[in-house]
Amino acid sequence: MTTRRSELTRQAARLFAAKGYHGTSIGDLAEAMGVQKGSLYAHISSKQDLLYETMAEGARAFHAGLDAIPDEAPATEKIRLALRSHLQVVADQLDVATVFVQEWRYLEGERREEIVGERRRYEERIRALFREGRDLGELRTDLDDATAALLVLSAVNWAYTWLQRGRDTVELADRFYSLLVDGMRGYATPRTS
Amino acid sequence: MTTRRSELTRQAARLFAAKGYHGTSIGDLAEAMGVQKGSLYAHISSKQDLLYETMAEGARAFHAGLDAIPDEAPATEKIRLALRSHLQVVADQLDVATVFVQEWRYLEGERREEIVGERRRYEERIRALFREGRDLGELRTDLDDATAALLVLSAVNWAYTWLQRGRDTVELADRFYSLLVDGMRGYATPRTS
DNA sequence: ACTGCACACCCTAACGATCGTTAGGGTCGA
DNA sequence: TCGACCCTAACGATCGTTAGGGTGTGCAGT
Repeated sequence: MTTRRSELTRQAARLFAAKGYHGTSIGDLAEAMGVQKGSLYAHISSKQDLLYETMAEGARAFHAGLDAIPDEAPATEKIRLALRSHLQVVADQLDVATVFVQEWRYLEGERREEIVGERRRYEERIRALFREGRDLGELRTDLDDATAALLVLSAVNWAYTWLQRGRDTVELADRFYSLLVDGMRGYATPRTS
Repeated sequence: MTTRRSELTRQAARLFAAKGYHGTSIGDLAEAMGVQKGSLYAHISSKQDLLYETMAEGARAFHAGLDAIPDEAPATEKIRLALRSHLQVVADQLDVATVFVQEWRYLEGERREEIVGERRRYEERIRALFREGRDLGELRTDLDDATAALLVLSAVNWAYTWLQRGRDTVELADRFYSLLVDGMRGYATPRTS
């Protein structure tokens, strides 16, 4: 059942992504719902609610992607899957991902701290993959895991600006993986599919 | 001579970076200038002016960085210098770079098209470096220059979120370069300083 | 040296519009 | 009869912008 409430959060994500949190008025949201603006307050208690829920959904989706990566896989394989997962989340929920990445600073109060914490936790999980890859000898021993994670996270955090639904996201993720792990100079080790 | 006008654009960049364009009011700007809000209109004719000027300054700075790269250098060296240059601009003009990267969509009218065009031109210049590197045999022959440029531009476009003045930006740029060109798996070819 | 005047700069006060939010009441199906 | 849903009407606040008037400083002409 698609409730009216969830439809509202969907529209909120869409408009916040397109015009920004401060650039989207309650009136805009009401118009998108085909309703008078006062009527929205039967569903929410403030505009901030909608921002928070979009952010929380983003955090959930990104973490869930990492959760699906098998523990026993080699670190480099985990990194490849993490890249796929992240880009897939962005492609599948472009609005949510866009808001998650660039509107978090408009969250207020402790909800903001909560989301910032989720972000940091996610980054730490990525960084751990590189640490693991280096310590297990899959990646070069002089690898700085902080710099490596920074590079990868930067790359994918920007993805919302150019990713489009329908493109082959998985293949793009693997291309990124190949460039990052094997480099642009040397030849890639051939991979299966 | 530091005019009152240029002080205003500086403050605008600072506030737009910190709170966003729509999150910054004319009143905020006036307060930062120690002045009544109506007084600002002796210097500008609209709030959009300030946004546009910040964006134009950003475009100018990024392009100027690339202009300083010698034509006769090897393509890989140009890429390294481009990375340095970009991160240096971000570090030196953090506010301007931040606004340039994330507030451009609030520009209206043809000024928006102008800035978007400058952005695209910049991206094309980066992409040309990878094309050159591949065609001249410095980079792997199967390199997709579009993907490579996307990866690098994504990485540096995110830089404003974590770069801090005072950090050794040049060294960080070179580390990124090493990871990207030599990869995370293989060993880097030793380089001079 | 004195005057006059342009100019940069700032003020107060208000404008119409729009903002997020609230109050109170109405309609409909389960 | 309850709950989900929507309405109209208004609230106080804040928004970007304008109008009109007031300083002071420095430079021109005499």
